[in-house]
Amino acid sequence: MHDVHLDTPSSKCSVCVLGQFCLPVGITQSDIAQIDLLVKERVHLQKGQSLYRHGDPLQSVYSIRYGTLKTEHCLEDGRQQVIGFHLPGEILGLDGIGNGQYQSDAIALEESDVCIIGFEAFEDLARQIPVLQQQFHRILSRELTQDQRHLLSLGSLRAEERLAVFLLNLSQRLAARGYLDHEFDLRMSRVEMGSYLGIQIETVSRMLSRFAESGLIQIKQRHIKLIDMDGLYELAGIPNPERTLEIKRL
Amino acid sequence: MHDVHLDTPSSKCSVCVLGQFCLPVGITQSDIAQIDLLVKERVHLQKGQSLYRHGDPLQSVYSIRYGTLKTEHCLEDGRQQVIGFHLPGEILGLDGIGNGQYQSDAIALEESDVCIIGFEAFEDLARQIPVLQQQFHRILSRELTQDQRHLLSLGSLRAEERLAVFLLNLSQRLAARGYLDHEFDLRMSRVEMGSYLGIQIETVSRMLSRFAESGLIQIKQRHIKLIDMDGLYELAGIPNPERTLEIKRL
DNA sequence: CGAACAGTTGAATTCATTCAAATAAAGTGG
DNA sequence: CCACTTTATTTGAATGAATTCAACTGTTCG
Repeated sequence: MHDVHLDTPSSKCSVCVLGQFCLPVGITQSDIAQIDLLVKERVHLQKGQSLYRHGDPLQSVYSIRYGTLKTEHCLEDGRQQVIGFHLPGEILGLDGIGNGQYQSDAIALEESDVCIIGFEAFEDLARQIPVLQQQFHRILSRELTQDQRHLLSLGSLRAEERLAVFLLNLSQRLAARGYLDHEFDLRMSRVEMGSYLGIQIETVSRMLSRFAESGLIQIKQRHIKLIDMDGLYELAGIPNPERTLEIKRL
Repeated sequence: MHDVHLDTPSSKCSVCVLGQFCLPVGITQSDIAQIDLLVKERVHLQKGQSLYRHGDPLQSVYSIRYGTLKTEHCLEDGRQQVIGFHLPGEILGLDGIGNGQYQSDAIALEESDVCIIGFEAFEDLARQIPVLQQQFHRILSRELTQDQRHLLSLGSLRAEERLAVFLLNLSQRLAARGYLDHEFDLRMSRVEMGSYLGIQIETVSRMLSRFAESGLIQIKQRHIKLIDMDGLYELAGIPNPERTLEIKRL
């Protein structure tokens, strides 16, 4: 079913450097031991390999430990669209809970490590550890909010604005994980960016060139530097959160 | 906080005609009694009144008993977009779980009745009734899938296709609730439709006129008849599920 | 009845797409 | 390691779908 290679966990969730994403805070030692037991195995994915495909029966949800994945939905007529890009600490496979089958394909954009969380056992444990249940609900709900922001972008913004929003969102998420946030490698192709943003790759390319020309960014292949954050935030139509402190000081 | 009018429940969830949506199947009598206790009150909304606003602290989620509501998100710069239209049996307010504040506005499109479900008590009860917890997770997950389909529509379809998909989706949801599904009243304005579909109202109007001209629909104000279902499904790029049986027979 | 609002239709404009071609990078096999 | 194919990306020019601007019609409501 999966074109993947299974590992047994070499290190536990309780020592996972990404624990702040995977696990709720304020949980006891014995709780953690139980949660560790949930993650029976881990998968190592090569670039292009799929974690699951739409229609596969839901057995697990997944937590990204290292790497980047995309999820995409497809239409009956063969057209398909990238719905999300996923970074370490994010949970995948949640769209399979609704009717027991994943509704999307999840594909690695680079070599990645993913923890497998048996869903039935997880639901059982969540019942016993209230804070885990709450955290799970929060994760599902935030996922909703994410998608709704994406809807707003596709429905109301011009290509240029969508791209700016996308770059800034990516930057913020990298920052939250302790990665460099003003200079990084785009793990997705222009085709995948365009698909995610609802625009053609030629437009993606043109907009990136335009951003570079205006001094907002520097881009060389998939390596990007965000130069003028204020300019980007202005383009995206949102206030620059990095300046929150300064604003409050005024 | 809410510009609403509170009622005490005159009839219980256990006798709610919409129970198949509100409540999981396969639940015991005593479970039902407990669930009844969750719904402490009900709100009656006039057209245009809001059930909650973004930023309001989450205390409850809501189940629509009668009527239609829209949810919308807004951008910092004032632009806003309709994210969803909601029919009886659907749960609202789920986007507030993530960080304790609703992320959207929910506004009645017509006179509506909504059940208030205290969220904390609900989470507690869900822990005690596994099937209720499971049902809740399914609802959240389906919500995700819904939004992702919407994303696909905004990102990959032309205006005409989006409108066809929208009309068919509405029709299916009405059918699932036992309403007339080939002839009904649109509860939303052209502006709201356009906002939801990511197109201008002039385009909505033009496309509707075009559909009528081609004999796909009949429309007079907000009253619509779907005439040529096959044609609409073809436009939407999806197979007509009403013909599933016939296809299987071939 | 008249004002305000909602919806339709036409014409001009624009943003993004499509088509086409060039360039750059990555992979392949000798 | 190099020539060569394949894939990814960029850029230009022509086209097109949807928007914007504008005018008009139909509804609703005080």
